Amino acid sequence: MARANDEMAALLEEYAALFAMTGGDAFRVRSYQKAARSIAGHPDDLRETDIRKIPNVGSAITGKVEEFLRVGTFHQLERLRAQVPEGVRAMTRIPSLGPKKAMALFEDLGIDSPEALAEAIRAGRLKGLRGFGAKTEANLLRGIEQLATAGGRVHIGVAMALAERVMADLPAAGRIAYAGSLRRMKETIGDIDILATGDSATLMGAFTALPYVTEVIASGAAKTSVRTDAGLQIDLRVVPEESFGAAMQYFTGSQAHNIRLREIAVKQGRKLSEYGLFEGSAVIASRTEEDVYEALGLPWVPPPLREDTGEIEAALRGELPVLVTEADIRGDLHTHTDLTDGVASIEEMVAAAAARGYEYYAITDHAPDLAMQRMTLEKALAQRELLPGLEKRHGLRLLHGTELNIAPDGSVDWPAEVLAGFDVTVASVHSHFTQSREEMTRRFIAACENPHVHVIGHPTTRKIGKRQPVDADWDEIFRVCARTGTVLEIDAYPDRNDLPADLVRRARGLGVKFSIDSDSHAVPHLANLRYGVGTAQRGWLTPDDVVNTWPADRLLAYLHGR
DNA sequence: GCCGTTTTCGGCCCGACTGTTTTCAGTCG
Repeated sequence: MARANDEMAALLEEYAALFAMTGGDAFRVRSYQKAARSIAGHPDDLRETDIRKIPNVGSAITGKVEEFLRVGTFHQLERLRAQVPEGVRAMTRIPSLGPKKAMALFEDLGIDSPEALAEAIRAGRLKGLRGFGAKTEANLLRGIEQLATAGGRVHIGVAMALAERVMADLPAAGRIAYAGSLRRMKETIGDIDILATGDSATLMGAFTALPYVTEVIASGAAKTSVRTDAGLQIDLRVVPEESFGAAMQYFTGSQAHNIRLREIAVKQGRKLSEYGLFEGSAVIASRTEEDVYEALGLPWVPPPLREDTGEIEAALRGELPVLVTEADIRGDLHTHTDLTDGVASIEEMVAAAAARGYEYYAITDHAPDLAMQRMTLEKALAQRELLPGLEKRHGLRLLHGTELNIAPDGSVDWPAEVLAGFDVTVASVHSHFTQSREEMTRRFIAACENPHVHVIGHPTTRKIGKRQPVDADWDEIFRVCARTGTVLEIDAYPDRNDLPADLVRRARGLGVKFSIDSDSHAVPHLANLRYGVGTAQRGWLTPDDVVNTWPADRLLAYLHGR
């Protein structure tokens, strides 16, 4: 059965939004949001835990959870759902239109969807409505159009490339860095935050003049927001050199993490803002992030952990994990060549891997069951013959592997005696994505129990923005992985980022090991590994959790000793 | 609604920018 936590958290988030729209107390809104985060991040299923022990869940929300566990919803939510049409909530996704204005439009004019709002503006029906002038109307129309076309978030690969391009294109004066969800390595990014020091007029002028900037949304001396031709919003903030650390801390977020830090500051009789930690008007810390955290009594918290899902408590106890880094990775366990669907030769791929400093590198071309790849045992064995020569020329250890196809019944290509000849096998789902939850779960478990399957590749098979993850009982699969020693892959290709970070953290809690692989089909793809490392960090993984940080001998002994 | 080394009641993070405003509300992050 699916974990009840995520569904309950989503209902509480929805309730918080509806509660705010209907004029509910802002502090209670925050309580619902905090409880939603606590429940989503709680390791145990709601059905099997003492609900009252979950932080930020008191007696009232416990009642809502219990009702949800009985009937799948709670009556307070249903009452508000009946009061606020779905389309009115959708209106709050229009930039600059929040709960107050959306409800005013609904109550005064009966406008109940973004489309109805656009019609009303064009028909002049908003004239005279308090708070809606000509500029607001124009902004709303543009926002509605953009909502319909751009659709919001992009995967981290797109956002990182744009952020690095902007930073390179701005006049280099002082410091410049990206913050926000990009620095936290979230898998999708809604907008890009860039911080810089130096002359504001010069920086802002150059920023708004960038050739790919199509619209200036807001501009002041401290902050300028633009939209690019790709539809992505970028905020540039010019901050004083002496408060760069406090600004980085603040603009990296997450908002929930920052609120916790500010609460700690308030308890110390201080005030934390993007300009520093203050005691009265005296600055206690501001120059570096480390200074700010230290002054609050905390070790520096790595950005991927800053989600208020337990990192503050871990930091206070001195128990923050020592996260895996890209430098810890000794080799890549999932890569392709032009023998199947890659575009580079084995020689080019191995040379690039050696240039990255890898100690070992696995070539894992597709196996025969993906018929369009035209793979045969003869081709695979011929490829294996090339490895000793390549090892000598490039000075790294090569592992001969294959990416197997997990059939609907959980079986894979090739009989056991052939599979036994590979150093490493990655088994992945490539088709039949719509099997029932029970069938899909059985399919993965069968693959995990195959002693010749070492790694499960891109486990959920999702493609961000294109394909939903398959439906399976992941906790059950994770337990089987832990029991059989089957490794779960974090596929670093940025439109996959699969396993996702929340599942990584759950699997780690159940004792699973991981590999972080690029799934490269070309030389530049090898560099995507950093996105997989980011996802691993968001899942709280240490080097010991990640098998491809291990020396080759330990890795191979583990894979073949299962 | 939640929470507690000043509190079981009275607090609950902070600032920038916009637009419609003669001093501020709403939105955003």
